[in-house]
Amino acid sequence: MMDNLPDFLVDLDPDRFLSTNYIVFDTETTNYKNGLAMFPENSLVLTCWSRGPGHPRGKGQGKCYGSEYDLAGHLEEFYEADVIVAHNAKFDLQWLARAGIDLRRVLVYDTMIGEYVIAGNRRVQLTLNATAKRYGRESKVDTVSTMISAGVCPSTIPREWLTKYCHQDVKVCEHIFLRQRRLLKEHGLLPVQFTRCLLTPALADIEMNGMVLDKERVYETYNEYNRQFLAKSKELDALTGGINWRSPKQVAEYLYDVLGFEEATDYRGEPIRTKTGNRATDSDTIDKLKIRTEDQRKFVELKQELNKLGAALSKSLEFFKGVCDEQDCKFFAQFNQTVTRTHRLSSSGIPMLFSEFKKEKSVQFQNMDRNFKKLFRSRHDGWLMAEADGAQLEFRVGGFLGQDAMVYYDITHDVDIHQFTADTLTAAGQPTNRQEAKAHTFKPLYGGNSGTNAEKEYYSAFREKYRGLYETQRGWVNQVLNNKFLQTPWGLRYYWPDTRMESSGYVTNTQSIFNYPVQALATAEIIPIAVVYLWHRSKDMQMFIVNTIHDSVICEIPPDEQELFKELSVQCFTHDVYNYLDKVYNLQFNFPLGTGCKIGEHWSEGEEIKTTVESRWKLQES
DNA sequence: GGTACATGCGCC
DNA sequence: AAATGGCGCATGTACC
Repeated sequence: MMDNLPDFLVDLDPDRFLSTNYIVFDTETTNYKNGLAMFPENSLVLTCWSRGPGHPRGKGQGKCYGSEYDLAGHLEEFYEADVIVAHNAKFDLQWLARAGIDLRRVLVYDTMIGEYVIAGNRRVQLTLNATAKRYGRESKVDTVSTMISAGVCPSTIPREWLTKYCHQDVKVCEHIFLRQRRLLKEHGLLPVQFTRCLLTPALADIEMNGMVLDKERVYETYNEYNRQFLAKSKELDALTGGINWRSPKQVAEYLYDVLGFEEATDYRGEPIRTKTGNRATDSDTIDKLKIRTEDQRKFVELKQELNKLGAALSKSLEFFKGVCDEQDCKFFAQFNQTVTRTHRLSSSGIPMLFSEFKKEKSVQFQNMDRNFKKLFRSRHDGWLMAEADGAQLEFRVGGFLGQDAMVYYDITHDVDIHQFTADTLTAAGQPTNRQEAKAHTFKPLYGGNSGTNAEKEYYSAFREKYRGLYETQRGWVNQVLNNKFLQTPWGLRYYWPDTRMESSGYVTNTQSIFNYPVQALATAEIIPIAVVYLWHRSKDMQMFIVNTIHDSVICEIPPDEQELFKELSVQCFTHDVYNYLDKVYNLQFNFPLGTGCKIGEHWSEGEEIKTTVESRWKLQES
């Protein structure tokens, strides 16, 4: 399996970014749906680049005015560079892919991601111009950029103007790159930048695949939901005389003024309100209301059902139906690498206009309703959907960061941690089964400590049991209190400049400080590493990745690659991660990592097979 | 007619 | 006074 890896994944060294053999480049494209390369309606208009002094062809500029087919003749020049550089590189990489480049062969450096890595969790403007300004380049407003933002298609802009504009952006990007990589090196951030940028070409490829729906299942589900929705709406109208159940204002008036509900209260007896002090009408709050009359019971029941049905229809099923009717069952989303405060990925759907609706609709890839995962299938008949995820990932990562012997024991002895939750809650006078208890198990890992008395007892038992973890998290809070930032063991810094201790002893931002490092090491470092290796190692297989959701990867695979897929996910989620963390971050991950694999005809179907692999480093029990 | 905010809810 | 993190999308409402 090693054969498939490029040099930069075998000899892992973030200092590769310091090479003088680089190419900085930028592309101009037609402007349908922002010029995205997954739409065949678009084409490449112009590509400009600048070679660094160490490039075999020598320092200098290049350009190709023409389509992706014209650019195909220039790809060797890109392969010859140690690093290819761009601002928001994923966009341009997808165009290189359409020109025929093998994205697995190039090492990428993205200056937009560089700014994000330096920023940590601080919000900064990441556009090329805003970034240029921070590096001492005043941006000038020129005609071409004005034309493009006004919606003029670059293919109709005079060739000389566009070329000058594009070369200018390349120059600016090169300037940023040279200064930025020094800064990253000085601050110990090259390893993080390396990880982020290794993921970029993988995401570029994954995004181009899109996901495919099962037409029959979509229609069937849509019709059933629609039928129920109409029936329940009618019932509710009859009951209320026709209030808009989607309007928080009208629902509040109906609940509290007409039906006479007492507002639900929190553990202090204060009414639960919205952020701006209005009476709450969300589903959780409604569940807390004390029902006294038949009208109240009926309304609550219908409202809760309509919430579910309405959201399912307007946020998923109407879109899915449109995709099946008008887009050949396939749709796309983008992965955003520079949005979240923790450095996780986020996802946005690409908006689609369907004939049945006036407004564009979109569905992102990371909050798909569980019930609808089974509506997804492979685009190839007879193929399967395969999913691999990181087993108990955040818990294990928390254990590692806290070097917590008890977490280690529980993992290695297969202790049922949710049962401990259920037992503790029950013993504290809140009888609970394992399933219900699950919701509480990891709340204290994220800094949660409020709830019923029994819940609070559980949280305190958790902190007592996993003392190493808790003490480490307290240590982070103290560091932030003193320094206003936290330096993680892998180099990334998070900033909380407004952190202070209140008279009660409570430190502001405690929850975020508890959470960020755990969430980040698990889902911003470890999973991306696994995705990168899975993407490279599957190069010569037929399978391909179609989605990744925080701790999981979703693929389409032919049936004869099932065994290989299982082996590969173990390799990528465990061995490759151990090795990468050691070589790139000098982190000897001395906790076991594992993976769960699920393969079926539809997404999320099939039996899960779990595998845990011991690390060659093991926590020394004291 | 369009934009910004508030609210609610889906996922990990 | 309150105190679990992170997102994106749809709808209603206020306002220009």
